[in-house]
Amino acid sequence: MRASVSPDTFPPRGHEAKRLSIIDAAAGVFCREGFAGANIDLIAAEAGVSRQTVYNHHGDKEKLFMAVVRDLTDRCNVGIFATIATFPDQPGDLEADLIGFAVRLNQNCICNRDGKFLRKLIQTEGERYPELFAEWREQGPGTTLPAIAARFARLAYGGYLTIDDPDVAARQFFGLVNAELQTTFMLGGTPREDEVVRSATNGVRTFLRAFGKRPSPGSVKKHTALANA
Amino acid sequence: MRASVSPDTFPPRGHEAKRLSIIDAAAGVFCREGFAGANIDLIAAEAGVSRQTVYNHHGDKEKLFMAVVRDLTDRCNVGIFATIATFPDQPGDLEADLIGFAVRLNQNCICNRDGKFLRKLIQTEGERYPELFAEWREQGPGTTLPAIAARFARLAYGGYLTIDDPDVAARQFFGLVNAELQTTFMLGGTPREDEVVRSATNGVRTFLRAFGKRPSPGSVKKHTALANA
DNA sequence: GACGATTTAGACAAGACTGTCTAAATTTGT
DNA sequence: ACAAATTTAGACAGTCTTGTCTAAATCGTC
Repeated sequence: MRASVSPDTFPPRGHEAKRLSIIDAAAGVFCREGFAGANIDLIAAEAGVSRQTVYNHHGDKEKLFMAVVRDLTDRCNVGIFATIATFPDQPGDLEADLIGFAVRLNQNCICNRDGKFLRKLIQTEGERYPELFAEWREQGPGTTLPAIAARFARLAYGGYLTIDDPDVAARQFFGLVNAELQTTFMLGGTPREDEVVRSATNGVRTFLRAFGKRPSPGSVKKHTALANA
Repeated sequence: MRASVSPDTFPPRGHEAKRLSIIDAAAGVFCREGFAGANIDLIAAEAGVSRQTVYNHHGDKEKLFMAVVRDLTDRCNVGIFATIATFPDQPGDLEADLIGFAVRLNQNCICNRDGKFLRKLIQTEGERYPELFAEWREQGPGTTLPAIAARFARLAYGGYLTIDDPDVAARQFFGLVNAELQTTFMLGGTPREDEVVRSATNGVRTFLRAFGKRPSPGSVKKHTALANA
């Protein structure tokens, strides 16, 4: 929007840097204290900036909050799609590959600073800003889950998995892979790497017990066996 | 608990009723507005009580908050253990019985008013009151998950399931059964009953594909089969 | 009906916070 | 080095909130 032939003459250099620094500090304070408890003086101090500069950049506590959520959503989406691009489409060792994918997803998008902050802000203030979080819902789960479901469908089509509904399978994949991190997430903590790996390993094993091809290679029998057990 | 013979003359009747009414109103306001944003005048108004009465009963905004969390934790635990008692130890139709159990657990303990409020308060303020929420962690997941794990171990011992680690299985059961409710939970919403039933149905089906005995009926073989698959 | 305890309404002081304003200091591009 | 833009520190009014206090009203029980 700030177009110019010569480089951005208006906000030369430190301008954008300060904007980012304010956003980052605000994210931390909003998460720790909640919207109502967040203190603009504190945000300014943590950003290493005067209070007036905060107002110059974002005008308003509410506008600042919106900017924080939008920034976090964008950053997380970038990370998630970059990670989805590493989904094992033609797996060598399916179990190991899916575990690696799950660990990457958790470490790069969910357990990192941005992911943790965005999750907390959504949980905390989601009901207060319906449109803002409807936007997140569309660009977040509404986009990433179908993308992952498509990858699972591809694995099923390639004969690696037996899946009825790829969308359900994608959601269950997340549920399984994060099953052992729920309590930590609830309390706002960050799981250690070995906890992430263990949860992912157990989750993927169970996932493959449910959806993996049975050892017998030729048998392509469908899942009608347990229908009315 | 409330003895009738020469009833407690101290708080005759309306006293305890007002205490509860305050706790309930405070729970709602704390959830909506967060601790910092919660307004004691508003709590008093929603409780149908004067502000001074709130202070008479609970003394302090922070003490009031603690009382709310403790009350919610107790109530939820009662509900959870009552529901765990309905776990299908000797199932007729294992799939249907587990689905029923999962739906009961969700509707009576997680999606109801108390469960929703407690979850939100833990997410929102958990980091600010470590001891309080350590207490919740012990009495909540720390107690209920082993209890459910024990039930799954019993089903495995009875030959209904093939489970390596009952604790992992219990956590994965939760993850699967709630897999399709995560987004709704994130935003503080309450899923409709049919959504709960669908998520539970899909979750239990996948759970049984992973842990259910293979169709062969008479086989009571122990769980050594898939040990190192 | 009377008595003791509880509740109520309202006033109140003390403190905190937001958002604005101003003038000085600093940075940035030329 | 100069000029324009940006940043800073501090003061400021206005509002809101908490927690206390007091005197009147209400409730429950005998």
